[in-house]
Amino acid sequence: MSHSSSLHHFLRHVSIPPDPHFLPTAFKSCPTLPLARALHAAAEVTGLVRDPFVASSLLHAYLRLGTTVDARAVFDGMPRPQRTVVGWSALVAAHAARGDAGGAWRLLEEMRRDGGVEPNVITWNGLVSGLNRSGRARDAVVALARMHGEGLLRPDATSVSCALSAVGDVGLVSVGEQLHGYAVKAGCRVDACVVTALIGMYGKCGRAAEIVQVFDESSHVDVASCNALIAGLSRNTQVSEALRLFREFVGRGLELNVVSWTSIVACCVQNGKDLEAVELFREMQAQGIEPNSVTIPCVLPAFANVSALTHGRSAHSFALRKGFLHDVYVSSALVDMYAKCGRVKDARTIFDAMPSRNVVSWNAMIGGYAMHGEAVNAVRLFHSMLVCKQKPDMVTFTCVLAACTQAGLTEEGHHYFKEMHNEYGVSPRMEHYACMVTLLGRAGKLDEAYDLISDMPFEPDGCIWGSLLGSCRVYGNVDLAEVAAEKLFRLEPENAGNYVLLSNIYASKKMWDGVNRVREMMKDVGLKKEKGCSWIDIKNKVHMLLAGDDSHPMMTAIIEKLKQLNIQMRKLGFVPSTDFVLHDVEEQEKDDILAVHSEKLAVALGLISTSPGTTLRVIKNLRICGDCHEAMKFISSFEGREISVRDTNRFHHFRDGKCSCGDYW
DNA sequence: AGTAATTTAC
Repeated sequence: MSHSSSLHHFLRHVSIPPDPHFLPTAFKSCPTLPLARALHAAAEVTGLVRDPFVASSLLHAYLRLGTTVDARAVFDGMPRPQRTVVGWSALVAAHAARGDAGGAWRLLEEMRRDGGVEPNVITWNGLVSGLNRSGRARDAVVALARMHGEGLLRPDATSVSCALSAVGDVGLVSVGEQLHGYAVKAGCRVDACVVTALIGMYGKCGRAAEIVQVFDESSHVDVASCNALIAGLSRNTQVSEALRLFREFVGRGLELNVVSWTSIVACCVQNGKDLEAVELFREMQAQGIEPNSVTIPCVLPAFANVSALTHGRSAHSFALRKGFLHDVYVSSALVDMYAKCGRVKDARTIFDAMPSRNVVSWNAMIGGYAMHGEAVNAVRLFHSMLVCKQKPDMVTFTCVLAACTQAGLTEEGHHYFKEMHNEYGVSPRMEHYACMVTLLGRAGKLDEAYDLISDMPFEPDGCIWGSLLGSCRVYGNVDLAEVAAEKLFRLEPENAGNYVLLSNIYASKKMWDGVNRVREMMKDVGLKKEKGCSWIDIKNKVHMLLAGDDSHPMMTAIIEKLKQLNIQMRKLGFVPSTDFVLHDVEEQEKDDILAVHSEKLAVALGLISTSPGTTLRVIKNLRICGDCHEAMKFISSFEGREISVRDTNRFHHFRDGKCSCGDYW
């Protein structure tokens, strides 16, 4: 017999204390549904349920515990005069909050028709707010329109702010503007919540100018509106403006709270300023503001991006201490952080311990395996996901296909590509096609890859053609390479890599006129090349190294170490690959030590700053080149070090002169 | 009567 029914049994036969306040107090604080039902049974047996206070507190307890059915039964059991607008409003709000728009509307009709009770502002606001909170944004807007349209009640500041929030979520900026106008006319434009909601709405609708305008026109500055301003600017890529204003708020001595700090950290992370985010997170704590369960998933991607495993670990132990690991956001972000910091096993430990998982959690773990080339584990976990009745989404398939691509599982990849649409109704998007093109290209099936591109239901982007061009380089297919390159030169004329690739293909076939033609084209267009940049976490500090930049304080020692490494590598038979020198248009002077790629600088720094045998973890903003890849294999062997390099594509674990990618990436 | 605005992971 279960605990709850024995409790039920117990309470049926035990007298309730004679104190008339006992039951209402008990219902108010009642933590579980079984207990509420047991107390309810006792109230029925004793007849106390006829007391209006008892019935009403029971009604609210049931609604708070999420059962509208039990609540409705209690309400229907109440004598008609007791079924007031308060009870009706609570029922309407509860249905709305559960996303049951139809049920909420029916109740509204019923209270008028059968109950003879007219809804008031609170009833309507409960309806609008509940629909908004349950994600029924359009229904919330409809509710507000009906409230206004009936002409019996005027929407107040609460109605307007709820509706604005809903409008922002669905991007109905014209409705938002109408609400803005109404707020001015109705005199609630100055209400603090309305100000914040207006800023939020304009922020979500991409109206950066209006955000600032609403803020500037508001005479009263409170923390919530400042936070909304920061978040709005961040959403609209105005990072530096957000940072400037944040500093100004700090300077003005405004009482910024955890939400303010979380917002600015999130702003930096979402706009690629990871090191700034890490610094602000530190500063926040120095100011005595303790991170909450939202701050942690906001800052973790920054740690993951710069491979700050030490910071990630302390965030983990903090989350553990605070009991945040039950939060699916926190744990999913930890899974991702550990995977990106090279610790798939730790990621899996977190994943396995999660009390509940959603599609994002599964994707993070599957993606983690994919990143590490562990295709078998990725596919296995995908099947567990299906067994657990978790519906896969488009990200899931991106991860599964990427895993197949990394490991060269051509058949399996094909299978999942077909299955995603046929079995799971997920239409393939650009990234899925990109995986398939890479998968086919890697297997040498260049014509099949080209046919797939030709059959795509939308215009292929640069990644698709770039992938095909890369495979053409590997298999020496000049004809297809020319087709791909032509598309690429139109799609991304400033991308130097494409010219270099095509030129290399010509060179490998000794087609010198082709080489010259490409070289002429490169002169004509202004080329852009993303600066190579690597990060390495040494003794709890993240170091950033840029190719061709000697500003690191240890640069002299780094260069010395690199020279040493070069001598040793050549002794062991390492030949610098001229192929990959051509990859790099900036690298004109081969002997210039500063032209070394950033990952080599990072590894050299790691070697001289850590004790022998320590694993080095480097991450890089571009894909690792073949020359560096070869060099890493040599270094791992004669330095006796494990080196892991995470590039934009995947992890490379170098150990004993071998790489986990099996030299295909 | 007790309804409202700001921050979150793949």
